[in-house]
Amino acid sequence: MLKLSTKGRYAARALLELALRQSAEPVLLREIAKSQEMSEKYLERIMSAMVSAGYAQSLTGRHGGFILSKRPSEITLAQVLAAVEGPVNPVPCVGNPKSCGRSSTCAARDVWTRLKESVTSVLDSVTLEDLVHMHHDKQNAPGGTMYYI
Amino acid sequence: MLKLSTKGRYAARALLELALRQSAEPVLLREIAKSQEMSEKYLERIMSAMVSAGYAQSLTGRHGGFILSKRPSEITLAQVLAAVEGPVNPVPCVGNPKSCGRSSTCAARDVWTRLKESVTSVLDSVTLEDLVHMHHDKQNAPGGTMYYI
DNA sequence: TATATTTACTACCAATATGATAGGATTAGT
DNA sequence: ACTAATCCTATCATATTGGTAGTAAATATA
Repeated sequence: MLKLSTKGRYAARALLELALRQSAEPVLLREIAKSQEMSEKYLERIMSAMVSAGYAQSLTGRHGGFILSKRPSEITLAQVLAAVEGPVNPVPCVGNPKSCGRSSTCAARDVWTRLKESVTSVLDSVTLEDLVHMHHDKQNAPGGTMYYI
Repeated sequence: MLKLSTKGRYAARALLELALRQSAEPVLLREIAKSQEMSEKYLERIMSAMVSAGYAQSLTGRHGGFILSKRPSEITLAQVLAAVEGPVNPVPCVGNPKSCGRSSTCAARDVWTRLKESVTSVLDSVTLEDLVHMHHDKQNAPGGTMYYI
């Protein structure tokens, strides 16, 4: 239950890839796809969403590719995921009380609200910069549990 | 993103209904469906899952219906949801590291793990008894924000 | 025992979301 | 002009979701 689609996962990993190579040349779609083991065509659509949302910039033509359009510390995981999967909404009535006539008296709804807040606080708290740090830590000390708490 | 299906929502509300009427006669499927505004046939399948999972008991024939098979304080929301929607797993690799060859070095995976833990802690902490209390509070003081924190 | 009431079980169906793929149009460096 | 890239639109197979239909089995009551 409460699954994230591959779209969100791929978007997160693709932008992490860009963040890792931040200072260098634009990164080819093909390279991101290869390094992250995704279909090029599928990733193309995801990157297009990243560009529209303002987190990545595309350079067409020769020596083109993608770069981040903000600093990694300024892009949160919540933003990236929302760009391809929409806002966090475990149930419709949390974002839109009118979607269910029972909203005002429904005890379950209060729990769904708490759930949303809990999820949001986790995703809001992680930036691409954090992911980069976590990645480097993992390279140096694979199996380290520092971030598992 | 991270949506709960109606199956989970309906299951939660149906069991809350049983918890609210706990001391009385078995509750008819028809009555739960009517009171909670769900399709009878759809709810039938959900209740069947509740019986299989051991949270409700069914009585067939005349004066039949459904009752809780445990005390409301012994049934958590996490359990009810898991019975119809499976375990909390935002991404496959959190429950099963082998589902992705990158698991051991993937920074994103650490975040998905945190996300799962966060969700689980919310859902594990709410029992049907809590929902009953919340329901009564809402009846007495509609609009109260006590549980929103 | 006959009957009415109620859940149990099996199969089916329509709509939507998901995870892709194909192919041409457009942009820009050389 | 040529070539290496992204951009855009359409298409498609599969799975999930939400729901329906019909029959079988169980049981209280007359």
